[in-house]
Parts: sequence; C-alpha cells; structure tokens
Amino acid sequence: MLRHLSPSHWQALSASCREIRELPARTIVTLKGERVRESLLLVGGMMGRYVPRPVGARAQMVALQVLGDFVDLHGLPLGVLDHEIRTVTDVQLAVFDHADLLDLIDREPDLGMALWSLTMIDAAIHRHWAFRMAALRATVRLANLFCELETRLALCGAVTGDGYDLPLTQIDLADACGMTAVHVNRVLRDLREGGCCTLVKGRLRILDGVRLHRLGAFDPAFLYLPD
Amino acid sequence: MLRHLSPSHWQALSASCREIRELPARTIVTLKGERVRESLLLVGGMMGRYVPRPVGARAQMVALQVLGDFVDLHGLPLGVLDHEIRTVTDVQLAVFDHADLLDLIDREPDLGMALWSLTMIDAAIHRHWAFRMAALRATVRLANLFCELETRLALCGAVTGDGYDLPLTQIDLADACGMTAVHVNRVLRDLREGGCCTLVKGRLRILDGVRLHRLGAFDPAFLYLPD
DNA sequence: CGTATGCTTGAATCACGTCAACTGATGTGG
DNA sequence: CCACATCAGTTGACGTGATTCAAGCATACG
Repeated sequence: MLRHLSPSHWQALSASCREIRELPARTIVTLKGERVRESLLLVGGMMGRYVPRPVGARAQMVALQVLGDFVDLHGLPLGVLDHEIRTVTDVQLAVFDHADLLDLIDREPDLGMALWSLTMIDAAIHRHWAFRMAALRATVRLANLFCELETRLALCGAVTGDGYDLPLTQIDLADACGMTAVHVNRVLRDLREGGCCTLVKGRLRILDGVRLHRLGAFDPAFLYLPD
Repeated sequence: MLRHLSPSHWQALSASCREIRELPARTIVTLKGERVRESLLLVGGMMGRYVPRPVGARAQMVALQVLGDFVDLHGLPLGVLDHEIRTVTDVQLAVFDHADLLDLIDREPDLGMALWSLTMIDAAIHRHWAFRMAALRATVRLANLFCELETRLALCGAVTGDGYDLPLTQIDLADACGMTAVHVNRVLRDLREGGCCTLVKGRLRILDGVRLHRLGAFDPAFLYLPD
C-alpha cells in the first residue's frame, strides 16, 4: 500500500528504517498478546495474521499481507497485538522502531495522518474479509480473494503478464477462506475447467479476467485506490 | 468504547461536539462512496455498517455499533467511506465536524493518538468478525456474537441484571452472522432449550454466562479491555 | 531408498439453505 | 368495530453445498 503515501512522506519514512530483516517461511513473528516495539514493512514475500484456535485445529487466517504492506502498524497506537503474525513464505522486512516513528509523527503530523490512513485501509480490507466469509459461497469466495490480491499486488507492480505469483498451498488458501483444503482443491478444479484461472507451482494464471471478476462479485472500492 | 479515552481527552473532545442528532430506526446515514465531513458518536441505540449487495439480496452487515462507539471515525483520515452506515434502532448521535476534530488533534497530538487507537480497536473487532464468520459454526457463531456484545455493552454500563437490551430482529442477527433468519431461529431455540440464553422482546437474558462463553469459544482479548 | 508434504478424487454424512405453511402481534382504513 | 395487510417469529420437509474420511499419486528431501 505504499502508493498511498506521498513521495515526501515516503522519503521521510524510509530514512528512519533501522534495518532490513530476512525471515524464512512459516515463522511466527509476533505472538498474540505480545508487546510490540517495532513495526514491519513487508518488502518481499507474504505474511499472514492469524487468530489462534484450540490445540489440534489450525489457526484462522484473518489477513494476508503482501509486498508493500505495513504489517503491524496497528501495534503502534495500541502497543499490544491481539493476534499472531507469521510469515507464509520467505520474507524481507524493513524494520521501524516505534520510538522513531513516534518522533517522526511528532515532527510531521501530516505523516501521522497518512499512517493512520494506511491502517484505515487495512480496516477496510478486514471488513471486506468479514463480508467475503459471511456473504459469498466457496467458489465466489475464492475467486473474490484472487481478485483482491490481483488488485493489491498490481499497486506495487507485482502483476506481470498473465497473472501473479501466489506461493500459497491449498491449505493456506483454505485457512484464508474458512474452508477445507479438500474443498479448495475442488473449487480450483472448477475455476480451471471453467476457464477462469489456474494455480500451478505458486503462480496464478488469469485466463479470463473479466469472467473472474464477475464470478468473484468483485468491487475494489474498499481498497481506496489512488487516482 | 469511551472507556478507552482518558478523562481529560474526553473533556476536550466533548467540548467540540456540535449537536446531538436523533434519527429513527432503519435510516441510511451514509452511503457507500459518499464524502464524509463529520463523525458521529453513538450515545443511544444501535447502528450497523453494511456492504451493499446486488438488487434483491439484503446487504451484509460487517459491523454493529453500540452505545459509546465512534461510528465513522474511519472517515476522518480517509474522507470517503467504502460501505453504508444505517441505524438499526432509533438512535441519538453526538455530531463532530471533521474540521473541529482536526483542529483538536493539531493542538493535542495525544488525543490524535487516542482517536487512532479507537479506530484500531474497531479494526481488531473487524478481524474478530472475519474470524467468527470463517471459523465458527452457526450455534457457536451466534453465542460468540452475544458474548462480544455483552462485553462491549458492559464497558458503558448497559449490561444490567440478567442480561442486556438487544433490539435486533432475527433478520438483523442473520445479516450480522451471515446466515438465514430461519436458521437463526433454530439456533436461538437450541440456545434457549440448552439453558444458555433467551432473546425475548428485544432483551437478551443470560441464563448461564459461563456456559454461553464456553459454547461461544469467547476470548475478549481483541477488545483491549482497559485495566 | 523411505518419509514427509502437497495435490487429487470418491463416497458417506451433516450443516445449513430453500420453500412453504401457519401463528400471533400490530397497524390501518372503511 | 371489524376486515385486512404486514411483519416477526416458528416449524416441517426437502435439497444442496461443504465437511469428513479415506485412499492413491507425485514430488522433494534426508
């Protein structure tokens, strides 16, 4: 979502980046209830926010973070997180100390408002996830997720040629959509045989974008696209 | 969520309230895509945020606002809303002009952070709704919603005696939980016959709070309760 | 090699939606 | 006052979308 920051804000921000950190896939970055003192900007790979569940059950994914997302900026005003943050793939993260960010906001209130806006777009995406889970059936739900990711990834130029890289397993997709991996598999087959899209070796190929958007009942208004 | 503001912040804020507005039930307050120039603090009644759906289908409720909620504070940094806001019951609203709020934040950056925090708690509630829709089955889902509302309403003293006022129809509950009104009816019967709670004439009576919380798999961490 | 992981498919089961009918409460106009 | 419409709630019968359980395959890896 970096496109939502002005160049000058972006410059001020990047100057206070403390380090670039690399983490492998399937790593827990922040635990539920943990005190957070830094915020992470995702510059490579994918991460997820998860609500833990009773032992034996997999956690429920409630957000998927992609290139350009400020992953746990929510922890800046709150100081504590109510959910887990994990890497899904290998990731590269730009690390910002909360103390530095607060300094920056103090000196440039405009930047503070811009960062607040970023978190409000996150909130809009959360609402969309609630909508998707509640109102859409499996096939529409998955198609809708693919449309959302296409739009968000296009913002940072990560949609190329016939689709985009989506290095998620069918289990990840099931976690993201509140369904079983078996059913994800069947829905993917339907989408493939229906000529909408294919997901092979971590790449989503969009065969018919118009049909995919129509099938997924997708309206990108909630992403507050610039321009 | 007024309990999350300090007394001094609360005092500064209430001084800039422009008016108290009353609206009848089932009124659309803000349309999707509409420019917003004021924010509304709910001081009586209930409202909802809705994602519109194709003609013929009812809109999907994605948030329920109760006494003490700053209903569309999200519109302050963004300027536009991506969803509809409607009253569910008759409501009383304290109205704040965005211009006044921005002034206030300018003079008291701390208050700005406090307001940001309020919206971040909203975001946490959104995540919880996504979790509830995706991970919980009908009975657990409804029980969980009742627990959430109990906790939120208790924050402003609206839980009295054996329960709280919940002036929602079964259709409203269906919209809030992503299920049909018929199924809500059956689940309510199960909860009643199971000795958990009853919903009669707009009042939720909690017969066995412990059982309700256990059945609803409820963990209030996401509400960032004070103290 | 053997083992783990992800993908794929079939058959049985279950949760929930759909359709339909009926009730009781409330309201409205003749 | 009654006839009628409307709306929320209730219940039964039936259909279907999704889960569960199970088995089989392919690929990667130590």
